[in-house]
Amino acid sequence: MGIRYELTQLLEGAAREAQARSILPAQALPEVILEHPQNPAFGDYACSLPMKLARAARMDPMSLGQALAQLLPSHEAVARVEVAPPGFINFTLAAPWLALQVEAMLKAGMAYGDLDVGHGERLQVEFVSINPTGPLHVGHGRGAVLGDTLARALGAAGFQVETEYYVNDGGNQMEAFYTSLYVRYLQALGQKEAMPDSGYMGSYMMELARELLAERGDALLALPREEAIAQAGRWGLERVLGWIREDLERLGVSFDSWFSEHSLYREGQYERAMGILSQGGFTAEREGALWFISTALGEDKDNVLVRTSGIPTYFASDIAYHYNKFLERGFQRVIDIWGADHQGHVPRMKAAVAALGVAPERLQIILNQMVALRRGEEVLRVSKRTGELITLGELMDEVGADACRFFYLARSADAQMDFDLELAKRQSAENPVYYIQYAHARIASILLLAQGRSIDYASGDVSLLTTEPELALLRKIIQLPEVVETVARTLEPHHLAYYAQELAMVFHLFYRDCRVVTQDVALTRARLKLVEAARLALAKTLYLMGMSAPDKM
RNA sequence: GCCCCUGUAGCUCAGAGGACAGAGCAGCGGUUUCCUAAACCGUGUGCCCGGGUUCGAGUCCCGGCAGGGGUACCA
Repeated sequence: MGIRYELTQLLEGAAREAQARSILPAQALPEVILEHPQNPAFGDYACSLPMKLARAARMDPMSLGQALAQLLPSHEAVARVEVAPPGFINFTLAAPWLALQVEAMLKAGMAYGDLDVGHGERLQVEFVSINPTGPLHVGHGRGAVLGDTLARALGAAGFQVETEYYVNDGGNQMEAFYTSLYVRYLQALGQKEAMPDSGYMGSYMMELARELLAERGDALLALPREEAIAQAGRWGLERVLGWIREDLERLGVSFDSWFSEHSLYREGQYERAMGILSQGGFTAEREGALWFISTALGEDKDNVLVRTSGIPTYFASDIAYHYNKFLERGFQRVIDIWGADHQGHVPRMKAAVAALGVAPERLQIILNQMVALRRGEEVLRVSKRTGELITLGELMDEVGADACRFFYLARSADAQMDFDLELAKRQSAENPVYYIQYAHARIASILLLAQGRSIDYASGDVSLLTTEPELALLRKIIQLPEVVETVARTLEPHHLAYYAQELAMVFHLFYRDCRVVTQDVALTRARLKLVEAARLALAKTLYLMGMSAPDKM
């Protein structure tokens, strides 16, 4: 579970013991938090608990720290516990214990870093879920990487994770897409037909129409307009979903399921969800439409469920969809990842979930801020309707899938992001992606050399690992479980990107200072074990980020 | 107008209320008889402004300013 967790438990125990001995007042303890001090002189972990307790205990933080430190049982991992002004308890890890961790890492293999904080809780991560009206663009890539990485990290943290893409195969947007395709098809046949105002103007629509023409000839002309649009639409939907699937695959993103909006109506989930809402008194008919009375749940305004036209809104579908997630499929927790342009939808969705009788905390919605695209000084518009767009596929052509993932991942979801294509290309030789992967390739190269010389290091004695560069590498490796825990707790996968850089850095420093394969057979074997552990940690981190771990570069 | 996100080094961004605020890129200068130089070393007057809470604020609260997004019987 990681040494930080163990030390946290010990400190909590000491604090409770202090309460039992009336050193501390018997009141709720603040959460015990261990952090990594910036200054290495303060050890590996620091805790500011004494300062937080000082007032209530009517003691000065230093003596309180001393008292707690004395109640702390000894632990093989801890070489030193120091109380430092103005009231920190600092822990320094023992070098022999650190060295010994190598054995545990090798034993765990790629499972190193896995935790059980999730206790097998079933949760769903739903992301991307864009209307299949066109290819994925650069903004969608961000949500894709965010969701996929989060799902991987939550899986590593011991949750039972299912990923899902919600296919909006109904609704106005799709109708506009179907009609647009049909009109382009007619135009391709030489007919003078105008695109609808709400039509999709991108040039890919014309390509689609030409493909449709090539496949079906003029067969659709013989059909009534509505039927022709429906047939063109079904065909176009499948084609576009195919594009989306291919791009995501290239990005290393796959889904456990693709869920059809349409099925909600086919299989009665829509009716059942609406039934619960009306039974709960959360619906009302007004002005010919059916409304969800969000104001009864503290919202600013009510929202339309069924238009006067009788067609349900996207919101109504989404309620049925979440009814399905929570009440039919029984997910204990659902994480939705949406673009920031959906933020207005968040409070009413939470209200709707509450109206369904589900605690709204079980729905967690992550908004990723917009990606603004630039090519140097030139700002590029990202709009499917007007056509001028940079697709995710083009981005991957330019910078590569690994670099895409890393760049997306290195920013927290709530920071707006400028993706400068020129910069991403220009940096591609000297960017952090290669820095990290190069560390992995260097290790692979060392292991290959050892293999070539038939060095069997299985019996290597890790207690020979005592120098600072070796220990620094170990200290960083043992942080991997902490990073997984952090990502799972905060739902912020960007911590992985920073950890990967730090891990690569300590390895490169180790590499500079410590030659692995030397005449000293015993030390060589020990260091080979260490290097193998470092490879595992790097490979696992790269895996969690969905990036490749090359043996050669 | 109201709501949400953001404002940290020249640029892109990290930063569990803690001890001296970090990294990458860009710039300048250096390192290779040795497991990959896609590496390493050196070089930095920076938390948007004003109040407040706290032993302690880049972090929390209030008020500004700036950028982005939302505010539909669109999704």
